[in-house]
Amino acid sequence: MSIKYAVLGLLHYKDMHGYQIKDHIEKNFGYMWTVNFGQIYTTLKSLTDAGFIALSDVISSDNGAPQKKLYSLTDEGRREFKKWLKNSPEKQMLLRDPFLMRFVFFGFGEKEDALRLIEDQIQTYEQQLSRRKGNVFRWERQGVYVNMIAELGLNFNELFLSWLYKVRDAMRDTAPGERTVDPAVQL
Amino acid sequence: MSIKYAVLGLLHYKDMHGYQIKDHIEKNFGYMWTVNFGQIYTTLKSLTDAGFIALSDVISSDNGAPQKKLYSLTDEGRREFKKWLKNSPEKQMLLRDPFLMRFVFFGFGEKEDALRLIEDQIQTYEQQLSRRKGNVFRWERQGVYVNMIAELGLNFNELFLSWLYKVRDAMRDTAPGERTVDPAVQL
DNA sequence: TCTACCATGTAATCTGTTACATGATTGC
DNA sequence: GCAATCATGTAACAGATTACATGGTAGA
Repeated sequence: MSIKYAVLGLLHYKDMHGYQIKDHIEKNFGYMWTVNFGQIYTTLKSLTDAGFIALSDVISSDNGAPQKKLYSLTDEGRREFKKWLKNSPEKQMLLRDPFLMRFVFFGFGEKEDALRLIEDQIQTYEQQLSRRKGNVFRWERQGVYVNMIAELGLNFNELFLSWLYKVRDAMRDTAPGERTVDPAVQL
Repeated sequence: MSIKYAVLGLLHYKDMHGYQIKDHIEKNFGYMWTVNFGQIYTTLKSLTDAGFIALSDVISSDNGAPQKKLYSLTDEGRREFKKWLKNSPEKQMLLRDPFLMRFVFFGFGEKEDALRLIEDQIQTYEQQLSRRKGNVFRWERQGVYVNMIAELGLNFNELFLSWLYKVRDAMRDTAPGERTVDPAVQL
């Protein structure tokens, strides 16, 4: 379970409640992990059962509104996290992308469809890039490591975009009927 | 299910058996998807049940060695794949990396541990890069799309490595006791 | 001889996702 | 008034991983 350590890590900064944790992961690490409520609340429960975190405060408002349940790290949780942090990562980087998955097989479909999907991707990543650039000031107030990783995200975004431009232009230049896949592929 | 379409896509090239499909995905798309036998054989079964693929041949050797069960695409499978191919991708790119996950939290651990993990990563990705460069000729015989994606993989590999070098050097330059994380982080 | 690789499959388990259920607050 | 966001939680399902079980072939 990876989200487990993300939660333990975040609680080093300050005590947080479930909604806040989800929000934070989404906004700051969204390109790495996706989280959903189902996962957050069950993880919070299992971490509590394991003794790694504990309910530190419950903030209730007078008018029946939902309570905020704040969790904090226990000493055991801090130890567990430290142990994990110095371990070598179990796996290599994995790039999961339903667009790229289609891309490899574009030769088996229509060129117009492929071009349309590429344009969509360009739009998406142009937006993301400008959003990220606008957030630079946010990152600057964070620690150096968080900062460095934000830079990597930005660089990667730029690399991917320029690759998309190149691919689009190369495809536009090929005549409509031209075969764009080698039928005698060696597998 | 994503692996489902990877299998349907690969069977466009030629009929293949389970082990072969796994091997191919691992070697060519390993940075995008991980597969394991459990998944391959159950996927093959469910695709057969759905009528998208069919057993086309069974190659058995005389001496009790395991048989190779070759599968081929059905017309329905081809239709299903075409439909999927022109659909917009459901999700955005996701970068899953247990190393980067640790990296964001390096400020809460020891600098020496962090440096060691970074060195390990550098080794790993230097090896991968030279392996990929050696494979360029392989890609060239493939279709243009497969070619383009191989280029993206190479570019990304280079970007990540130079980021790792930069990070390592920056960390070496900071004095041993120096705090490398802002304790008053804004979350 | 021993390791690595070829080859198929099942069962148990762990993770992750979607949908459901509930209700307050804030801004347009 | 309505949509978005804040807030917590459960149930069902889908997807992925690990371990187990079995046995042949090729090369160091």
